[in-house]
Amino acid sequence: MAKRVTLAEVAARAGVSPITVSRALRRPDTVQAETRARIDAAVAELGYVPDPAARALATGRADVIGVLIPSVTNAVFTDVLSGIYDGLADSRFDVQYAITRYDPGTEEKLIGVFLRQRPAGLIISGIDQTDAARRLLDRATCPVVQVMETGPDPVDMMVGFSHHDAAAAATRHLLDRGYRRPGFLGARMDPRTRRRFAGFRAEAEAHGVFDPDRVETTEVPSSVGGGAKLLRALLARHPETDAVFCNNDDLALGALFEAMRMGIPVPGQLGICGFNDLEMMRAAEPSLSSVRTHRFEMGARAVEMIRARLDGRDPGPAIIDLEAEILARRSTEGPTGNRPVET
Amino acid sequence: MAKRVTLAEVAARAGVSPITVSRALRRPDTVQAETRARIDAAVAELGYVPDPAARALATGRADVIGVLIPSVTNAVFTDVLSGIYDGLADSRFDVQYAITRYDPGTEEKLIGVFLRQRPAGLIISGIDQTDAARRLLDRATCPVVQVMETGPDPVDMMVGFSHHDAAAAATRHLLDRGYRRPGFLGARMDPRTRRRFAGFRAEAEAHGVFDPDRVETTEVPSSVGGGAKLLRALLARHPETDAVFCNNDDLALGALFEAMRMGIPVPGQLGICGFNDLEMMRAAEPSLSSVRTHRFEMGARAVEMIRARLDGRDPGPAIIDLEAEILARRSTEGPTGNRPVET
DNA sequence: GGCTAGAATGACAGCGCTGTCATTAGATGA
DNA sequence: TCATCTAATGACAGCGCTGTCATTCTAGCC
Repeated sequence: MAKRVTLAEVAARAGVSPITVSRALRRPDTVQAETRARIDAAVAELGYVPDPAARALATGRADVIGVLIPSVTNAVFTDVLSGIYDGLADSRFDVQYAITRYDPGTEEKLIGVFLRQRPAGLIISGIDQTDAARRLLDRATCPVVQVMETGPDPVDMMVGFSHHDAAAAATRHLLDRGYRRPGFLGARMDPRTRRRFAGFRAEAEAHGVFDPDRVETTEVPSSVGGGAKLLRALLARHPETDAVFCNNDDLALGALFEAMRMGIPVPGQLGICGFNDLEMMRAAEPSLSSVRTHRFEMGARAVEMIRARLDGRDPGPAIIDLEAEILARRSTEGPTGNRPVET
Repeated sequence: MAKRVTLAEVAARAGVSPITVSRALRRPDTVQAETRARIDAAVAELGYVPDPAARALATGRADVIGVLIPSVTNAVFTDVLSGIYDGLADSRFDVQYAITRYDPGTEEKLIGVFLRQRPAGLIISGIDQTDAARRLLDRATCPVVQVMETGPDPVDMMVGFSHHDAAAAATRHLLDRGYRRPGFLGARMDPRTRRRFAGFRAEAEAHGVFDPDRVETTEVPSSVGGGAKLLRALLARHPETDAVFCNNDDLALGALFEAMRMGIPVPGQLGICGFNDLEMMRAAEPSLSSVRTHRFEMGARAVEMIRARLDGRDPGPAIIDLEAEILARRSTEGPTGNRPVET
């Protein structure tokens, strides 16, 4: 293995003291140009790379942004991660992530672990932390950003959207298009999902078309196959259902396939709307309506807020609502075959 | 923020020296039961958690497994990650991952960065490292596992499969089912993809049915929409094409949707086979054939090999081939409507 | 009872870096 | 020309932990 090159060796080669090398690396403007040039040369020749552990120990903080997400296998979170990663490119920060598996207890534990590493910042998903976790976060000395959702009481900063309102808007869209007997398909009924359901319910009730029995859910994680199953179960009980709002796109895709299998025309006899607007939605046949959430941007903005704060710049408003948008496509054109919608 | 609790404070409270606390934590059997009990109590009361940076500095190594993957937004790699994560649960190791963006230069740089942190182990994707990266890895003192692919010349250990052979097997499956004018759809033509193409080509040539013009590829990353486009382009030139082997499942799904749009019956007029066997393949209508790769298991096995080596146990063979399997579903039932296949 | 082996514990130094001063060299002005 | 100030550099100590060796204590033995 490449033998370790220390600051001291670089210093010896450049004919200066270690501390000057350290400064030249961290605040080049405080070192004379000529000295700096010699140091840079020595660094290059020796292939010096600072030891992050030593640095963390000496400074009492780590150049690490901690990220807590529920799952890596859910495209929703990897898009956020991708935004975070992008926002951190060319910065001195590393990302350190951990998976909570949708378990608040695990999340609480991991928050503790992270905070003791004195991270430069922390990004966590959602607003459903335990009380203990909340207390930990409140006492944190680093910037904390909650992503994916907005709520009334941020720990520190927030970039997200209202799941309730987004679901309500999607439901309104179905009703606008003329559907009158909408159902709800949901999997992994975590708090976020429940708030989406609440949005669906509120909107449907406001229009007098909510039927609690036209709701089909499962605790199992969502999947395309699961969406097919849920639709089949719902239609078995309520064949009159004329539209489904699916808690996410996998379920919607599964519902579409199941409708095909059952010979049910979409959107004529059944409207389908998903949530998240994964890439496939637009490419499907018929193209599937969905709710676009700005996942990549949430990650990027979260990082930007943290960096602004660390640099002493103005991080902007504490709560950023990147409102979700309805993307109306063919799958919700309406029971009577309304005018086509652009995709 | 929870104020930092040091070893010394725990030691003071337990009435022992810091060194004893350190030992009690790392090798409990070397400390008397009674002393250990006092120390454990003090740790619990104070909520002590060791500082990983200090430990890394003092020991000269970090309890970190470095993971290099091309992308987080590709389900293929997140499944591997998931396996890694699982294999590391309840161990003292942390995962530290970095994204290469399919760029060998970036990968090389990141390998350097990782190795200087003296990680406990390193997991990298594929076998296409640069020469410089290869040299770095050869000199590494920690276990190194290449995942996702097997090849003749492992850096250290390997868990993967042959993309060439898997693609050849898929092609053979198409031919077995009676398709005679197979085409190839590919996106992001990285080395892995090229080897799959080579497998397709070799098999098709062996049967005298390879037509270099029935190959439609793009440098753009794959997507469902991209699959639709590729199929459309291919069929525009070669409407006689009776089957497509798609470089991955997204393309296959897109091809299926495009076939629907074009009114082409699948599998009767066009057979479609994907690669990776994402969950949706089985749920599609018609269900889509694919090549199942054991991604989760590759991650888990890689971790297991590293842990075995670190613990002085036998890590088993240096190269593990988790052979891919053809999952024959309805989308490749054959042009004449052969007997149904179980899904 | 005195001696020794081994178990349990502790003292000391240092991992590589940086914060906080102190020091030096050069520039400025009366 | 000399005092004064500023920019550039350096000395020192210490971050929290662990490796190495030294020390203490206990039990076992002749």
